[in-house]
Amino acid sequence: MSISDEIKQSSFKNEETKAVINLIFTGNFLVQRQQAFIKPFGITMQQFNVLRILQGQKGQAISVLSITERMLDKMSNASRLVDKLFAKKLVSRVQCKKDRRAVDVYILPAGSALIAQIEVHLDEFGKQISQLGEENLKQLNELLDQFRASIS
Amino acid sequence: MSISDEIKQSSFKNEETKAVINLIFTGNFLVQRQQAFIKPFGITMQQFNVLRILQGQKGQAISVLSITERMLDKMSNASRLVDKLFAKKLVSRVQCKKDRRAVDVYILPAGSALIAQIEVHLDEFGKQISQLGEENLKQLNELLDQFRASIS
DNA sequence: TTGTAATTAATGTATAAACATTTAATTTTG
DNA sequence: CAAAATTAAATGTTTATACATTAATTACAA
Repeated sequence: MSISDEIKQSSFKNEETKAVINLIFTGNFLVQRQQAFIKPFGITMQQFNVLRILQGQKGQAISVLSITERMLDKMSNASRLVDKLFAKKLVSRVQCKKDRRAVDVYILPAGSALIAQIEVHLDEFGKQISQLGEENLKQLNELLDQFRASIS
Repeated sequence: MSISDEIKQSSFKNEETKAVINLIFTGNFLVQRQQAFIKPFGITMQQFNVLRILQGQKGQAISVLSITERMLDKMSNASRLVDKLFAKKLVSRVQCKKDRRAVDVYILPAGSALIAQIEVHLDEFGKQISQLGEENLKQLNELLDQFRASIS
């Protein structure tokens, strides 16, 4: 389904406007799909992303600020997200010894287990996308990077 | 800046995962940029989108449900968004005579004026993107449509 | 027709986001 | 060194979002 049909808009002012709308729409679409996958596991998309970031640290600690830098949505509050994960006993949190302002966050085994469980499901999701073909995907990734570069 | 650098993630599991993350990140990026543009005018991104939809009707009425169908984020509550725009006297709202369940929404001159004002600014935004070139943008739009199609 | 289902919009409500402010610790500067 | 500036995280608060439910109207089927 083309973006025109998706939002029932027959024409766009120009190709740039169409691309902007198409990108926002596709991003929303993906967020919603992933949320539907993740929700049954009792965490939100954002919490899952934080968990993934921690998982990527392979046991090493990472500060709340570093988490923010790695997040897809920089505006959301990493401190509160960590708080939610802490309440669910998926991460642990200790004051950093080198810099007592900072807080070291670790993923707990329960968190790793949850990630693993969710990623099996997300892989199914990924397999659908791979129908698009490696070359197309690479091209898409390149265009997206160029696209942002043309703006920043 | 590549997506790897943006979120400080050196490698991705595969090209599909990278594309998904890149798309969500780019969508967020655009929403935030546009929000920064629009906010000084006293409305939110979502409210602006509803106004644009109404503007696209060229004076004709449109129901709340039809607005929802045309929105980028179907999950948000068109009824409440219309309410906000109504409070700002940018739209008017009357019960539909043919179907008294439905509500006809129109854009008011003040709403059209606001849209026009904002779009001048957004055009500047578009011009930056157009550096990417017509062909690249078309290719991007096509890939996005194919991408969603591979999932739905 | 008449009761049942479906549709349209509004509302209720719990949670999350956005953004500013605060608190504590560290760094810099005079 | 002490005061000012900066940084890291947490918190306060207003508004928005997600989702369920409700209320009113219309469509449909027995």
